[in-house]
This record gives sequence, structure tokens and C-alpha cells, in this order.
Amino acid sequence: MQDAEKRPYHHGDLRRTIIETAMDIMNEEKGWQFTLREVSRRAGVSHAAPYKHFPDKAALLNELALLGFDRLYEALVAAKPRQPNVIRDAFLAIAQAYLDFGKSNPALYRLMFSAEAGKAADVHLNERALAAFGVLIALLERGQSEGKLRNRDVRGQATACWAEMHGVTLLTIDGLLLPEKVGPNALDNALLTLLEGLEK
Amino acid sequence: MQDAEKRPYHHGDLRRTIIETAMDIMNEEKGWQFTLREVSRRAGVSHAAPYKHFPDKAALLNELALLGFDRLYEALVAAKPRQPNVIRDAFLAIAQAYLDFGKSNPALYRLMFSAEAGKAADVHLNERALAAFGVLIALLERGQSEGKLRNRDVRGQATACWAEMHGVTLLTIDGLLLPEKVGPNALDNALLTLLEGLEK
DNA sequence: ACCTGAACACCGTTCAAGT
DNA sequence: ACCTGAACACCGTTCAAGT
Repeated sequence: MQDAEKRPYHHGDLRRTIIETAMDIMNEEKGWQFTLREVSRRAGVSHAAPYKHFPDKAALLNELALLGFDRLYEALVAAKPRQPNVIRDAFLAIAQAYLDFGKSNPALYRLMFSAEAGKAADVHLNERALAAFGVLIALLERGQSEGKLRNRDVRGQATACWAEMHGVTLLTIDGLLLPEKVGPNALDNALLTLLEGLEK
Repeated sequence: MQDAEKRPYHHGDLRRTIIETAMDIMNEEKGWQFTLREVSRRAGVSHAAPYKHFPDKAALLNELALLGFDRLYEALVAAKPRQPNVIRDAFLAIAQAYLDFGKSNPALYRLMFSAEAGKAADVHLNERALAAFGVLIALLERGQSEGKLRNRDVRGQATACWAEMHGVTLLTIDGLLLPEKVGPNALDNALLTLLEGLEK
């Protein structure tokens, strides 16, 4: 990712390199509290160079969070239930995809929902985050029209699902859902409990 | 809280003052990224003084998080449902108390579940956090024995409730549950959806 | 147009020295 | 036993100067 010796003075694509390097660091450590100077070091540029591509560190974090919502949305729409026409399978596939995304990108997931990223205007409720919410809405509407799910306010149901998945993902990332504390199948059972609240 | 001029050299109760000052700062700003030097300044001591009471900043954060779990537990057991013998009322009262705690102490709540606090050993799954989880378990067991709730794995149900409340609380704190996006009663409806998954 | 080097104000942490 | 002052290594950010 960083072949600093090959570039004489101008990097060429420093902006992309900064983003990729930051993502790399987040994958290695499990937090997003990396240092801009460390990113610069790895990218083989001076610590002032990033400021030609981002106004400040918050802007970089902002960009990373937006990329995260992109990837989360893609992960959700890519979820392939075994029987797509079975609403329960579709729900569980999406829930699993959501959880897997968080487990695969813990630092990025935390950053996406951190207050730090939220400060910068439209990160949280951007169109990509709402698109992910829309995947949920669409599924629930389909389930209701098929007569499988209770006819309640869809946005309330979607909020319940989102909160549950958000909570489960964070608790898992933070290592709080230890089997010896909450039981071996607590996670699966938790999702089923919510599902039963959705189903008729 | 800080009358620096009254104390000549020795503070007397600096440890407590540091904790209280840190809590004050967290209440003012909505984050826990305060500076140890700022705490010292407010407390009217040198920036080296805190190191006589805490090994490092992480230890102070650790202590604050533990205090947070104490308060959360107390808030949950203090929840007074209108009709305590009605399991649904008891559930909603606890959920409301949990959410209210988070809304009243956003910075502290975030700190309690932050990876930063989690690093320090036993913060997350300490006896107080488990005590709060126990409040949930007890309620669900009562509901099952009364025949009001489905006879499923109690720890799975408790995990579902905890994740839902954790998710709802964080999404609320972060300002993501805007009425114009998720609907006016999405929050209440979300809790009812989960409740229907618990009830027979 | 893009990058560097030195500089500034700030942290967390340490430690000899003060009371 | 508790606190201070100076010191160290580190940040984020700025800016004149280099290519």
C-alpha cells in the first residue's frame, strides 16, 4: 500500500492513499483513534501533506464514515437468503449481513456511529444511511402485504429492527455477549424474539 | 465545585474532586474526550496532581464508567411502573428508565460502552453491569412463570431487550431517530414490537 | 498544483524537588 | 503523604518556502 521510495516529490494519488492507509490502520487496531501523523508516516509523506486534501482530521473521519455507510448498504442488499421468498429467511439474512459487517469492520462501524463523525453535518443521516434503512422498510412492507407480518407502523418496526441490530452489533464488537454470561445461543434467540414480535 | 483559592497546598479530597469535575465537563460537552489538564485546571491543581490518585487517564475513565454502571443499575431498580404487577408496564418502565438515563448522561453512557473503557479489564462486564442485566432476567422469569411471556430461553430474551434498549438509546443520543425520518412514534412502536415478541 | 520543514499551542506522563 | 514545576515525546494545525 505504501511504496514511498518510488515517488520523488509528488505523490500522484495521495488522497486515495490517505483513505486506504487510514482504513488499514483501523483494521489493525480495533479503534479509529489513529493519528494523522501516523497515516502520513505510512504513506511516506510529510505530516502536513494531508492538509492539501482534507481541511482537517474530522473531514477525513467524515469521509471514512461515509464510505462505511456505502459498504454497509452494499452488504445489506447483497445479503442472499436461502429462500428469498420466505420473509423470515430474508430478515435473518439481512440481520446476519449487518452483524457480519460490524464484526468485519469494528473500528469503521464505531466511527460511523460516533459522535465525532456525527458532528460533521450530514454523515449520520446521509442518503446512504437512509438507503440502508430503506432496505429494512421495503422488507417489512413486503411482509405485511404478504400477510406474514403484523400490520403495524412500518417505520416503528424498522426502528425496532435497526436498534436491535445496532445494539447486537455493538455489544458483540465490544465483547459483551459472552456465552458464559448470556448463554450459548443468546444472539440467535434475541433475533428470533424480535422476529416473533414482527410476525403474526 | 472548585474553590481553588481556599486550599493552600494540599487539596484534601482531590480524588473525589477530580471525578466530580470530570463528570461536570462530560455534562457540559456531550463527549467524554476531556483533557486531564483541563480537569486539573478546573480543580485548581497542577496537571501532575491527578497522577497521585490515578495511574493514568484510562484509570480515571475506568472509574467513571464503573460509577455510570452503578447509576444505571440504580435507575433501573428505581423504575416505578404504574401497575407493577402488570408485566407490560414493568417492562416499559424499565425501558423508559434506561432510555432516560442515556438521554440524561449521554457522554457518560457512551464512555461506559466505549472501547476505551472496555480495554481496562473488568469495566464492561463488571458485577454492576451484570446486576442491571439481572434486573431484566428477573422480570422476564416472572413474566414467564405468570404465563404472560413466551417460554423461550430467558437469556436470549434478555439479550434481545438489552440490545434493543442499547440500540434505541444510542440512536437517540446520536440524534438519528428524527421524527421526520422514522415517524413520530417510531420509538414507542419499536418497544411495542419487541414486547409483542416477548408476549404470548 | 502539490509537498516540505519549521513553528505554535496543546496533550499525557514522569520525576526531582518542595510543603 | 500530597502537590508543584520543569521536562520529554507526542499531536493537530499553519504557513512560508521549495519542486
